[in-house]
Amino acid sequence: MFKLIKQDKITKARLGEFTTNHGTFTTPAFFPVATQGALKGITTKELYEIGADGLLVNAYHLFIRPGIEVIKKCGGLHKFMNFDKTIITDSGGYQIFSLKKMHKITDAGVEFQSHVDGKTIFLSPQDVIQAEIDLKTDVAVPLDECIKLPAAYETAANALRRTLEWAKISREYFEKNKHDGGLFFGIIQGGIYRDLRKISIEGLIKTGVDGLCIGGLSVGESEDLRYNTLSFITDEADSRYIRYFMGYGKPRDIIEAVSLGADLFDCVVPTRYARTGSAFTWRGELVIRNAPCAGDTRPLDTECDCYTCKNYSRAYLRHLINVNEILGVQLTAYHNVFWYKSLINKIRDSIAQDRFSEFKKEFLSNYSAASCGIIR
RNA sequence: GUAGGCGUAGCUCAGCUGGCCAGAGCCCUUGACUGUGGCUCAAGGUGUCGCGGGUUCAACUCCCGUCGCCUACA
Repeated sequence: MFKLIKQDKITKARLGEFTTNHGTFTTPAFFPVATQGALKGITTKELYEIGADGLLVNAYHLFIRPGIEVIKKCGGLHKFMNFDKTIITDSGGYQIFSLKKMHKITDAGVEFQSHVDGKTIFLSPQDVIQAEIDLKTDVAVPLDECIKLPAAYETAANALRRTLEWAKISREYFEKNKHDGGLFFGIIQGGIYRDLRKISIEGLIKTGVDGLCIGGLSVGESEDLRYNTLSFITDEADSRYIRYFMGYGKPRDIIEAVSLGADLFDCVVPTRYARTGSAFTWRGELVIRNAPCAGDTRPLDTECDCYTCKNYSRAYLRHLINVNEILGVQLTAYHNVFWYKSLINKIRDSIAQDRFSEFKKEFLSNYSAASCGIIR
């Protein structure tokens, strides 16, 4: 459950606490994405070291492989993957969106081809919730319909209607069948249309949810529209609910969204960027595979205290990545996840100390996108 | 020694019977990646076409010579 601790006076940033079956964490918070039940390249031990508050796992992927039964037999997701902090399970709504060539969506649910073996599978909103209950997730996220932007009003309205309808069905089913202490979030849709977003929020709250997911953003719209929409949503949403901006974002994005009142984030970026050879630093994004790193003896980030930065040079990491050694991905992923946690810590501290605006300004002036070799 | 083949971008090669600015893949360089299919996508660079002659309006493409490498037979 969410507890609002402090509201920033200048921006809409806020400090809070959220409690689940697996502990309490402070917000703003960032959950790395462990789609298939593993944060790519990082062990649980390392996650504890970093101080990760939780993970986002994808029920759809686990449903396909290894199958929910296997995990149930192993005592639930936490035991299965040996992680005893908060786990949020995403439903697969986004996969329907991003793997769109192979699905058919109706009010009853989704029919799609497995991305693994091509088998036709049908999932109703109840099926998804049952899977999440079987996983013993801390927070269940229901099936939704995410559309790409720009979208016509009618298109956004239809997706919203279906998402809200599914939320109601899912919530009812969840209440009847849930495990002890399980929480349920609802997803706000509605594209960039304010009246639709409003209907979405009011509908979810009426349905009864433990938190609000902000969905359907960062799917093709401009930054201006994105933040206008986000700001409208956080104005409309009751401050007693945690606001979870799904699938977002890069460092600057998170700071901007925090200042507009978002509390929780998940994003693949720290681990995906590690796999494609980029590291986050207080000076910007360092593309490790770029030539200037070849003879660079400095750590990824000269101001970072992580294991990777304390022990390895850019030159070595570039070598590992260029010759495809998995260690390169592991060390870089560790750094990126650690760095994201540091960013979150700084955001929290600055809100607590009434200097979030200053921190934001300072961060943005130091953080430049791209330009590998120039990062000092 | 004889016969045949090959020599075109850093690498592996494509360029038919001569004719628009000599190409591809890889590598390399630089971008992009936001509820993750260990990727993918976009843009970019590189060549005295082994060397020297000749034929022709025109040669990477034909002819002669030369150098280097490979294979087969002796």
